[in-house]
Amino acid sequence: MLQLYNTLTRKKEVFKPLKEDEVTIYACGPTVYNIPHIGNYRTFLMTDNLVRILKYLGYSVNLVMNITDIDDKTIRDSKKAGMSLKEFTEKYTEEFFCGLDMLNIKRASAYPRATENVDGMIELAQILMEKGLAYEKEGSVYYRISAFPDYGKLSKLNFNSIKMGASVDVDEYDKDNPRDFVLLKASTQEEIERGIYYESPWGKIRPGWHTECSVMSMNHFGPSLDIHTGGVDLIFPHHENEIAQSEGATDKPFVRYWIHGEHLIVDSEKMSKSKGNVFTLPKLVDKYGGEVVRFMFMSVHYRKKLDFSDSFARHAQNSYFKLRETLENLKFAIKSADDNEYPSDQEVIDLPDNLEDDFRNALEDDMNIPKAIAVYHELSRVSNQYLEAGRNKDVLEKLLSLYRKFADTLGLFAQEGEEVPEKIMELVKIREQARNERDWETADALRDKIVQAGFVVQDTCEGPNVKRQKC
RNA sequence: GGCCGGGUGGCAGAGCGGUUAUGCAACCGACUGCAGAUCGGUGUAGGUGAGUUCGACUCUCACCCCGGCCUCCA
Repeated sequence: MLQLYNTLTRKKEVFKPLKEDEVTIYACGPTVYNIPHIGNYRTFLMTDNLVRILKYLGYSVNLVMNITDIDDKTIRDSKKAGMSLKEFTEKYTEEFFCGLDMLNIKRASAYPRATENVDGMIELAQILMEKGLAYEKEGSVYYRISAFPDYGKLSKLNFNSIKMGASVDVDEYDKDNPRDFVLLKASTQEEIERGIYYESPWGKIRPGWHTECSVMSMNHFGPSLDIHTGGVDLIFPHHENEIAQSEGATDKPFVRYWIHGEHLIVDSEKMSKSKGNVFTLPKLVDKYGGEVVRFMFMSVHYRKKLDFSDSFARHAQNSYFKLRETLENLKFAIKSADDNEYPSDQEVIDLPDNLEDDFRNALEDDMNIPKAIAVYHELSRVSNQYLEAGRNKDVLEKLLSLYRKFADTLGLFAQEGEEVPEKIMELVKIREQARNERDWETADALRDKIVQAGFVVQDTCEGPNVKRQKC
């Protein structure tokens, strides 16, 4: 039974999808105005893990993630770059997808763009206007939060305590209430000159940020969906506003489970340009490898802050290598497996089932991946223990099959099965000969050569185990 | 001020009212031509003060400390 922590109730709840067998998820995606930093990717990875876990538990999943390709920053920075908005955002959309691949994140079923959904946003504004939940002022359309009694239910912020009239008047000429947010923003002269505008009943506009998510999720899933994900900083105001827009328009519950990922910080500090500690993914992936970064991110529960540092990364890397090494060892051993019986067969044969129970229980407990990884390490140890003495084919296959299942569920060890080149195998063969002749000098020289070619050779009683070098 | 988190061994990070988390690092041992991989073992914990209990890291209360959100932000 999967339990998820729902921000709406601030409790772990048993997860039950609307439709028996298909889970609908909407994930807040990137604003494509620069290369996403590693914190962004931590959140995207959280959603990927959620999808993988749901699939592991037997659900089919329909994930939609938006691409925000029009907002203040994209407009501002495209100009700075001397590019059209479209050119500019396409470039960074590509960057975004590259990053997903580096982390082995599965593609969503759709990535709707804000600019492709402006009609829907205008329609939504009209509906809200008709219902008295929105108003026009100076060519912009605003949401009237005072007309939506549930406003604040997600963020638990209390807006009644704001004294109307006292602290409110800063931009009164602009909005009725400073907390009111913009649905459609009147185009500026500059935007019009650059062709970045849309015609609406209220004149030339461009969409406000919050509006796109309501429209796109309802386009794909109708008024209600199962899960909506994003980073904690989106709880307010973004997701609060989505609720106001969607539920205000449809009078139906919008999202059933709100899942929010905690932030990644660096050396105990928030990432910020002024501190110069903003890391981008390609940089990290170069240094540690994509799967290591993925593994590192997964080694902290999604609702806890992840304090990134070099030593943290190195520890994660070692831990990752250990798991990968065991997989290699299993694969190697299975080549020489037999049908003989070994003393520990009976003892080992049932362990995988128990470990899988532990693994599933961990994941079902609000996606406790750190715990699941601990179970994975147990499987690793059990496997290695068996390899010390046993070679029974059935036992080894059972261990290996569970090992791969864990790997797939966690999105690890995806690029398996790289064949060792013929040339390297030649060297290994010659080295074996030298070793048989106890010619250690030649053997060691050959080993150095193999290492220089990027491979490692480990001598075992079943013969040499050749593998690609770590990282 | 309001709302929410959190404080576990050298580091990272889990579960649990009483029995080893797990990994990394360290140390010892085994295996090995050497190496690698691996196995076995060892040590180091639970912010502070009370309370509940036969027994609390785990429950209750108070306090201290740290962080986040309340403005754009994954």
